[in-house]
Amino acid sequence: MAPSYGQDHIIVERKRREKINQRFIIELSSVIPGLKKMNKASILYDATRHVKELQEKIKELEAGGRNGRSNETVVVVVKRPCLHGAAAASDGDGSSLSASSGTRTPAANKQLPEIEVQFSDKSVMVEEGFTITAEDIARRLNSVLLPVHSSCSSPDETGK
Amino acid sequence: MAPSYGQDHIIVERKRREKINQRFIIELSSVIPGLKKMNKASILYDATRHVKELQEKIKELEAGGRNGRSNETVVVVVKRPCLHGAAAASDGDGSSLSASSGTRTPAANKQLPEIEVQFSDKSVMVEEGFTITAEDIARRLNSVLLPVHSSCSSPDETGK
DNA sequence: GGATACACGTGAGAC
DNA sequence: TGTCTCACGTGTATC
Repeated sequence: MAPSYGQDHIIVERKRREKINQRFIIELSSVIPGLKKMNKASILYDATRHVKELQEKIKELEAGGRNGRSNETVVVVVKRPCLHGAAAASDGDGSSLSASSGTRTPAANKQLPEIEVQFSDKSVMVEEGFTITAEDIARRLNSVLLPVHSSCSSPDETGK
Repeated sequence: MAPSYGQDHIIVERKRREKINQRFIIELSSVIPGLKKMNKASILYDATRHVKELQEKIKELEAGGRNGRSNETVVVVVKRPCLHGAAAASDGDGSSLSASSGTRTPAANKQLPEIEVQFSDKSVMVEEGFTITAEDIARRLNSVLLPVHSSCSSPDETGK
């Protein structure tokens, strides 16, 4: 009530409103795309909606990246050395299972057999009974550039 | 000014404030985790911050998911030890391109094929003589398992 | 007893 | 025209 205090109170309250509006309109609305209505209620509503959308999207992406592995099977193209000529043909049969959704290797796999690789947990499964543990790969990779040791499945001869 | 109008105005304004507060405290703050300060300014600030975080996280996930898998295909060249004994000789030729920094895998590769991987830019180039930065691979391996694109190199036939 | 945060009623601008 | 939205100053509660 006292004028001196009253003036102060007014100023303080004015600052407070200013701060809220600043964050309201400038900061919050700036991170929300497609905001048409600029009144406070709408901004809050859209902000809430947007946050929910983002959270869902993240869950999807995270789930997709981990669980969705089966969908995104990695295709491994196996180029068999040694068999000149005839071998290639025979090779084809075993590896033909290129079921993976993954991007294909461009040109290379034309005449090459493919091996389907699936990720299970931390290990990579390669076709017939081969398993490569990520650890194993990592261990080798960590040693600077590395030749990666992987098991190559051969139809007849099981690598491991 | 008229009392009748004034009353109405009061009611309307009251409703408006109610709606804003509803969305403010109940809706918006409910989707923001770890919200301690419950005053309006803080809620707005944290909301903005949270949205930014989510957006960044999504970008990371999307980038990782897309580039890591499609664009940045990792090619692994598998050198088959040309089947049994004699093969070794033939193998030599194929692997001769192991120009990459490649340390060879120690003992393991005795009967196992070797894979050489090389990273170029954001993509891994395989085949003969390619080099992979361990960093890149490690990064991917660390981020859960990622689809590795691998191809097996054949000696005579250069994959690419 | 000062500082902080809020709800209220009210006047005014925008469409 | 009324309807909507906002900013303002003020009273009040909580720490």
